[in-house]
Amino acid sequence: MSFHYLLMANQAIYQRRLMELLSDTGLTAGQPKVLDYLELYDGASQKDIAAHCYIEPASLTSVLNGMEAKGLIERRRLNGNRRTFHIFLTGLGSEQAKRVREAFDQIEAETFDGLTQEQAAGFMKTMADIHRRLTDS
Amino acid sequence: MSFHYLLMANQAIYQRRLMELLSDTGLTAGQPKVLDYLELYDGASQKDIAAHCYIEPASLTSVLNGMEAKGLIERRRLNGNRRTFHIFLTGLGSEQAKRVREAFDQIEAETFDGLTQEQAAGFMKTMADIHRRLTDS
DNA sequence: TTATAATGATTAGAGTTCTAACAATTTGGG
DNA sequence: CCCAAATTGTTAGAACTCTAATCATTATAA
Repeated sequence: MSFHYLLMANQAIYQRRLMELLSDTGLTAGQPKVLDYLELYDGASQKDIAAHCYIEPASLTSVLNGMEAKGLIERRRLNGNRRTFHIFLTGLGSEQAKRVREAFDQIEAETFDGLTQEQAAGFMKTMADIHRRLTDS
Repeated sequence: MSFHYLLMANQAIYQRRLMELLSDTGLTAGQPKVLDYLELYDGASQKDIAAHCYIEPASLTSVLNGMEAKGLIERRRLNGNRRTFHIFLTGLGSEQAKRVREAFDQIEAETFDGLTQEQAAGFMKTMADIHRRLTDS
């Protein structure tokens, strides 16, 4: 099995399982990663969120519109800069972000179940190495 | 960095790089994996292709429509079974499939560049283990 | 043998994400 | 100071994928 196939397939399985675990929340496929990013970087600009979530800024606009309509986030202008929006989680958004994080943890556990501790740790380290090298160019 | 983030990010970077390498072919994002699958399993049914490429059968219909219109594949009925379509690569489709495979190999090389042989091999083995366990349930 | 269920594929329509063009704001050089 | 360029986000519209419903064919079983 090729690298390509394993990466694509494992990502697809992961995403399906994630939406299954979060089905009662009403979140759409693009929203969990934004919530998770905001839990760490509350107040981030849309540009930053888009870059770290690997979606286009134009796409993020519509994802955030949906999240704003559901009361998960607020857009605020800060410091007299009227070009940049800063995105903040609401109370409800924080709750949902915690649900997302629990789902992530659960799938990670399912994924690594059956692997040795060393195998799992080595795998994570290599994925991080790969990501670092692919991004710091 | 969480497992979720690394998987999502590496997959997104991979996909963008792939389409960059294949930009001159005119292939759309959903087509490379189908070409690659057919190179190994020429004559597969749409149901099989959809399952292995992790897309819905309804989505595959429109992907294949595009590929058929460009002359990359042919749909044929076999054995007097008039319900199942079997999909075959044309000559042009085979050429494109080879281009796809070359792009896969190139990205794999880029991805593993800077890793030791053992690290790369261990990584692939663990990804395969994970995939096996997540699918043979 | 015929009615019923299951299977493989398509269609219809909604929802997402993309690219390209645009609007508003900020920055920076002359 | 002022105008051109860069930055941030949105809009418009095309393309893609999904779910649900449907069509045609095949398998099952009374």
